[in-house]
Amino acid sequence: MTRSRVSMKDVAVAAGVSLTTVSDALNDRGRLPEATRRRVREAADQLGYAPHRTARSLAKGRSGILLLSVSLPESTPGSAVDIEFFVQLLSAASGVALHRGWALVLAPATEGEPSVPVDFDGAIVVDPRPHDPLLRLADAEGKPVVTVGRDLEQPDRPHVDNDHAAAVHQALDLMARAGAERPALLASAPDSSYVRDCVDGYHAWCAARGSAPRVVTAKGGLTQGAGYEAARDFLTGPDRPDAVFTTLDSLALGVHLAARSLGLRMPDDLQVATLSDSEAARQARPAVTAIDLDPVGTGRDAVQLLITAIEESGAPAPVLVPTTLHERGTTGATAAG
Amino acid sequence: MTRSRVSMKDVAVAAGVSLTTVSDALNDRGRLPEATRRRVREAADQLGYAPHRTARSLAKGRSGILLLSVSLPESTPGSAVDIEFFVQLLSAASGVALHRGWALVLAPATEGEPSVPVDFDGAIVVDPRPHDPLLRLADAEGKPVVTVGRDLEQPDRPHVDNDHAAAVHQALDLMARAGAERPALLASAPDSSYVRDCVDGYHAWCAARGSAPRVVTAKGGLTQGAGYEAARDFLTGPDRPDAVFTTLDSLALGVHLAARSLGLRMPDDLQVATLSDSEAARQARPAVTAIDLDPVGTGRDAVQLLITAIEESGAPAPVLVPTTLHERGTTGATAAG
DNA sequence: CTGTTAGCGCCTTCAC
DNA sequence: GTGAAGGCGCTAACAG
Repeated sequence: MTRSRVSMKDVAVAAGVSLTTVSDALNDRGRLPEATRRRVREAADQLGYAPHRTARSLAKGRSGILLLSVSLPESTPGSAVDIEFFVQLLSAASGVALHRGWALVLAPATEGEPSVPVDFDGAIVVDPRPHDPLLRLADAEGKPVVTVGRDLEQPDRPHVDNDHAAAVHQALDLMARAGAERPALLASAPDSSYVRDCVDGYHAWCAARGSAPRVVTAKGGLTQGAGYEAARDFLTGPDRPDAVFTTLDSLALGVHLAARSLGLRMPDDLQVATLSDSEAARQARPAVTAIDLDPVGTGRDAVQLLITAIEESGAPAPVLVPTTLHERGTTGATAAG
Repeated sequence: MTRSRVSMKDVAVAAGVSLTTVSDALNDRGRLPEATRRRVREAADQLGYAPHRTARSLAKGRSGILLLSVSLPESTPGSAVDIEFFVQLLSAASGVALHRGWALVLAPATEGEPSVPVDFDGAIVVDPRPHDPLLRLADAEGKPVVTVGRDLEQPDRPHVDNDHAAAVHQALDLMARAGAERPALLASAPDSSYVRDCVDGYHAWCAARGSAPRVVTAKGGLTQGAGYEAARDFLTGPDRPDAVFTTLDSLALGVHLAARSLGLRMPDDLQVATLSDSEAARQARPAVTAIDLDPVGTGRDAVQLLITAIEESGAPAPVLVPTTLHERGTTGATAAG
């Protein structure tokens, strides 16, 4: 059981060459004769040699580690609905990173100084919040960062984003075609770029149509409960909107619940559409019309961008990931199958 | 922008002491006079010194990295339902790890040799499958492993688990009290220890009660669709069961859907209970009775166990995480609130 | 083309 | 109590 690691030196001895030759042969460097290269490789294989990553990192000054900020609220059971976007992004990002030889380390968002116990070469921050600690840490260490959604304090930072304003337009157009005359917007606190984009897009759409905007900000977290409370409010007050666009699927599900509990029929009495598609949106009855933000593509692109930034040490151009609107029952589409 | 790292040497010079002294002072080693220690610390703080983790890793022979196997099926949209358990586990594990000074790296389950691009000190494998590649890799490198659920090929491996058999008993008892006379079991392929435990528990319960067991294995993945198909089958055939226990929430939701589409009322015509609680189970109408496996506690314990295994280099005793049965509409409970 | 020589930044015996 | 020296395993200049 006491199996000491096989080092390059062992391989060098076995192959009868020097350390440099082993290194060059194994890393396809230098212009070694094919015979030597093969001999070294065979020796390495036979001995079961595996490079010591940490030593390599130290020598190269690069850890091979990418940080991914996480803000999964493990303590907020109610908000489990909107984790789907993040999970898909996470899974995709991790896969691509590994495929390209990088490891993804999770850095849950904490208040105060984030003490990351590893050296990292760059970081991905999803929906950076104002004064994001991880962002500051990366900046302080001079490490490249890619954000998903724009950093409002530094909008020119490399990022991957959707064209949310256009997506909102598309959804509002759909609801208008289905008969909506005064669609409202239910948004969460505008501290993320995507929420601002939605609000801006909404206002632009209203202005272009000459309809009076009605923006409601949900209080109390991004939960279904928050959506429910807000919806009970504006669905029972004066000037009840005949359509609602929400910036998050959990909010839409809250509206959905409120509408049903109030006896409002969807889509006839109330249309609902939302940002960020999810299983829950698909499973609701009627199913909720939603905009797929392509979290998989987003995660993939974020990693690619970050690796580029690290390897070319420049600021790569932002990437815009296309969205897809899925028409469902809450805006009048009839279920297929 | 060209800010060179502050090294221990810089601190040593600034504090007017030697490297050893700096190292000892910063790591609370040796018996230095408090004054010296403070002086060194102040110098370090002032210079903004941060240890180079990679160098430390190389010197200590420990990377500070824990691997967590992921089998999130990013390409299987339908199975997004049962990710909730894993996400909670992941989030909790990552938090605890960081808190204790370890980093968690995601290792998505791949076919073939998993090439992990970093050195790691140990691994957590959730629901290991037969011949799990990551398990083999860790074994080959002599790295400690903790599994969530038992490794069927090596059941004495350190692990964190629930007492699934007991949980199944509890659920079956509940359904029997509510009038069920021939509860069936809908299970996925028995290649995980938890599925086997459920099947065994089910058979034991049936034997004790003298009722005929009826086990159905869902085909085609752990999706809602698979549950639906299986349910359509046994709900329309002869000897329709009056209750079903499923080993996964997505299967239960499939049964739920099938029951509704067949006009069966829950709980009167069919009771449903399942393993693994989820938001979807809570949101269904009627809500699905489910067993909460405490993924957060499980993730936390798995990390703790693994760290223990690494630091004490022994095999820690298995941990059993308590479960909680949540009675809901599908077994007759009336909604509260 | 190959081998020798310094580090990468830190930890850790060992003398002083 | 403190400082000097060697080493962790690999990479990258530089010679030869």
